[in-house]
Amino acid sequence: MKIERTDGTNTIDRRVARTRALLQDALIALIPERGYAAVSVDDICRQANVGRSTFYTHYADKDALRSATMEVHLRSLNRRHVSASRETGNRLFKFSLPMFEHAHAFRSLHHALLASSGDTIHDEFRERIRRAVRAELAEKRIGDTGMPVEFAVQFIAGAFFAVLAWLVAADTNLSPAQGDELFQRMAEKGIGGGRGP
Amino acid sequence: MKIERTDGTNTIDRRVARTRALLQDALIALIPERGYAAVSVDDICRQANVGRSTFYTHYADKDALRSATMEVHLRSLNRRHVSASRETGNRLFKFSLPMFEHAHAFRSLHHALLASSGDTIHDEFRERIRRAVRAELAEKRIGDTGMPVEFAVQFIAGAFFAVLAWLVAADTNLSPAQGDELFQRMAEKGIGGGRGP
DNA sequence: ATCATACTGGACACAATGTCCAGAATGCCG
DNA sequence: CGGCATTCTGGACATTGTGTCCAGTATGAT
Repeated sequence: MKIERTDGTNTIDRRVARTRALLQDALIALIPERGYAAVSVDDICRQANVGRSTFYTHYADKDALRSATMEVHLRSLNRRHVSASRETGNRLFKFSLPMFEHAHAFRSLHHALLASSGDTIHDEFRERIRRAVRAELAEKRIGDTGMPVEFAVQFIAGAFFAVLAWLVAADTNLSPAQGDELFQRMAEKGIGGGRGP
Repeated sequence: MKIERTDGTNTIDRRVARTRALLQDALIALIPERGYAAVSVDDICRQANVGRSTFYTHYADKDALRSATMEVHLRSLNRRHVSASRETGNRLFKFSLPMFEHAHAFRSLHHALLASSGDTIHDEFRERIRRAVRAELAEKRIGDTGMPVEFAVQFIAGAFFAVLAWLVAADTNLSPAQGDELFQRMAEKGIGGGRGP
């Protein structure tokens, strides 16, 4: 696998590099078709033209392959992040723009990694929340402020889901009413909104 | 399964009701231990003391059981929603408080349904985003406004992830920069923030 | 008490996982 | 170039889970 060169440099055998790249590409190619859960190791190997036993000499299982693939691409994102982070003005969050850019540049990759998990529990629940948000935002003529309605829907619904999951999982002593109050405040006024009305 | 009574009423056989309840409870009991993905139909049946063949006379597969379980409990949530929706003042979102309350009342249920999907792709990625948000919020002394920092982190990170996934999946013609601009605006000023600074 | 209906447990075919091996192929390096 | 270490291969194997089917038994409805 690793080769000790005479000059001390470590390199990876071409065959290894080739095989791993093939497997990673195959995974990314297959996810959009059937979803991550429905892709079998065998599918990946056939798509990659790699023997199944070879797969297991590189990755313990499908999840390991996915992890490694993520890792590789997050590394490339980090490089961007660093090189771009100079010219950030006084925006609130510095991490977001590089990520938006990376996502745009590697559209299909991100699509494969982010799109519906195959985990239908969440997807169903999220969709319900989005509907509720959409219904309420529709009356409020958000569009007039130049904010695309669907953008706001995704933003609010995503925030709500995350907060709900956190409140249920973590052991805060926030009451439901307090949780809602905080949620309403953030949704209405954002980070910049001071205390109370 | 359904029984046609002499008076025309439809009821469900007690045995059916019992079995389904047992299976649903079993699923909910097992998810926190190993995660949804790692629970097998056999596990559910053993936990519920129900024959495996019986399982398949009620549900096509594990997902069907999960769906039905969700359905039952979302129905109970809707009942609350309706009965509580009278006294809502002029808050921004009406759907949220009932949900927070329901989640609190059925803590373990929601925990089982919402907690980490077993879908490690998302969980890893989300955690990275949370770290980024946490780092940036730490400098900003959000806590001084009475907003718990971790609450804000969950809110912003959840919103960001949702918006990113949406931008990648849907075919909007928003540029990364525009997406970021909208995100920054919502994060900073919320729904109430008019156009521009 | 009768009888329609639901539950049971075991058998079956099938698909996917992960391990192992002996032989063929291929890149590394002297 | 040529020897050699390493990797790739394909097939066999045990194991686990899935979904279907059936004949026999239990149980709730009326």
